[in-house]
Amino acid sequence: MRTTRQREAILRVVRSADSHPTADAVYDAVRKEIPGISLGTVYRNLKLLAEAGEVMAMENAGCSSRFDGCTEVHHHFRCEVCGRVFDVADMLGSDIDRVVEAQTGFEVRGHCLEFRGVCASCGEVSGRE
Amino acid sequence: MRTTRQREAILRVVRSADSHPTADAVYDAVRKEIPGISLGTVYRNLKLLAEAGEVMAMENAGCSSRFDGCTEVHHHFRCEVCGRVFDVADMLGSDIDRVVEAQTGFEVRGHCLEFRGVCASCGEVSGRE
DNA sequence: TTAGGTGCAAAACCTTTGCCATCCC
DNA sequence: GGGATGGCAAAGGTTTTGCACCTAA
Repeated sequence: MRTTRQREAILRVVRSADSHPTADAVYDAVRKEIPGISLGTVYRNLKLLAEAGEVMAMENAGCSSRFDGCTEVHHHFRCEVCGRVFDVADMLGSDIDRVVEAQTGFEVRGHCLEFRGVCASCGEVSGRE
Repeated sequence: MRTTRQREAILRVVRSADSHPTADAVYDAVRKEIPGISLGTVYRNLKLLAEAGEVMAMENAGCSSRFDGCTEVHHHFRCEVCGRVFDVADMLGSDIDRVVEAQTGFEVRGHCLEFRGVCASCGEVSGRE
């Protein structure tokens, strides 16, 4: 991966941001330094940097919202191969929310936990991934 | 909330789905029963049903992807009021992945955990929410 | 009767992509 | 020099919205 002025600036912005900026926020910040940069470049580089492990993409898991008929507390497992989502029984309870409240001082109302990996049928097919 | 043919069908589809359908998948399924239903109606109803607690929306947290300069394992806290995202130190380790592997038989590669609630500054302001 | 819901289509977003010029190595 | 990268603008996909008509209560 080549080093360009744009890429360096984008990386610097994301690294130094106290918040967790959206692509658009990164764009705004970088434009202060490189007014002519384009939004497309920001997207391209964020993607590349995330793939290279230089920054982390907070996953919206790459796809559109999904809905779940089960309103009980439970978690999800998303297959990275086929994209399907499976339910996983809760095993944390709300104790963990209290832990985070103590740690942050914020009012914690809940959490969601998503596992990712390869589901049984995709594991069989590829076998060696 | 009024009971309409469309709304009933949408609820039934989401409730009985084994998967976690996207809005579009719900649209497809409902159209088998009500060919004339519109995608807009599906979106509207999914949103209403989620607000009413009848179904669950798997959160993409209602906004665009965010990026994080910290590549260490950690979790997030999202303030439901201001939308800001804060880091939370990891307290689970990867043991939990092993638990889910045993439970599901799937290959678990990782997880992400997001807490939601009200952050300190928003809590101060409203005080009584 | 009438407030709320529907269908339709356009608009609003967010993100990706194609193309050509430009720049790093 | 040559391939990777950037700028620009158009396209793509998802979700929302305005409006006129319809329907459950």
